[in-house]
Amino acid sequence: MHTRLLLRYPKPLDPAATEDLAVGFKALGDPTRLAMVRLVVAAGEPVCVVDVERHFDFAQSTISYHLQTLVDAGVFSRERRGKWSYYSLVPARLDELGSSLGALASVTSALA
Amino acid sequence: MHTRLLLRYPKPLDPAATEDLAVGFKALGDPTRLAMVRLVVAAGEPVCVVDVERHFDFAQSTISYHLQTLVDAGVFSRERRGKWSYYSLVPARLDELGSSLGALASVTSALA
DNA sequence: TCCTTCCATCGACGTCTGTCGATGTATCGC
DNA sequence: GCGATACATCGACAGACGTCGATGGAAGGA
Repeated sequence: MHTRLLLRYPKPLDPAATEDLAVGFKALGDPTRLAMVRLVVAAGEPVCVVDVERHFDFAQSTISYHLQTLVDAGVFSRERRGKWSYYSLVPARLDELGSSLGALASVTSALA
Repeated sequence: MHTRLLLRYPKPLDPAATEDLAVGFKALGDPTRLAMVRLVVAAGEPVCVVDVERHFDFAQSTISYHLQTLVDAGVFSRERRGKWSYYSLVPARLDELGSSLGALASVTSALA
């Protein structure tokens, strides 16, 4: 029969909160977008679409699509200045995602 | 004309390494799989498919599919014991993924 | 005013993903 | 050996995703 103590499974974590984290990870789950994040970090300042285009061999519409996806996921913010759209990292969002993983890892590590 | 100092974009991080991180994030980028990770963490011990099935309203084949995906991403490990397959978290993998985000966030935060 | 540049969005397309039921393969209990 | 249980895998299918070229709108320069 084999009953197990899975009753310890806690608050299944607010489905909305789970969904929010998943959206963030999904945005980072594409190599191109992950590289874009690294690009913006390395730039150390807001970056516009043309700058990004310079580093990737994709059509401009594809670049915009990925940037939009990152904004929707809360990883980037967009600020329009004149003709340009400047994209910046939202470090708090990366911290949130990263620390949520660290927390899960540490629980298991502590038990081992 | 507007030339920008994007030359500071470093080693574009080994495409293979980027791909590896992306695979990890993609695996976590699904609400169901993220909940499965939380389930295994909360269980505090290896968990078999039947246990997981108990918590999700999906066909057994779908459960297996998600677990397999997490194993492929290095987030879970599988150990066969008799009739059962036991899935465990690989905390080092979550640490790797989480700290890679923390590192990116801290770079930007330091600049701000 | 007109032309150019920057960018978002649209429509189309092939591919990947998540889901299912069905089937196959061990393993266990009897 | 036989039936039942635990699990992986297969085939199919709808929907989501990533990519493109084309279109459109807003801002700047001549």
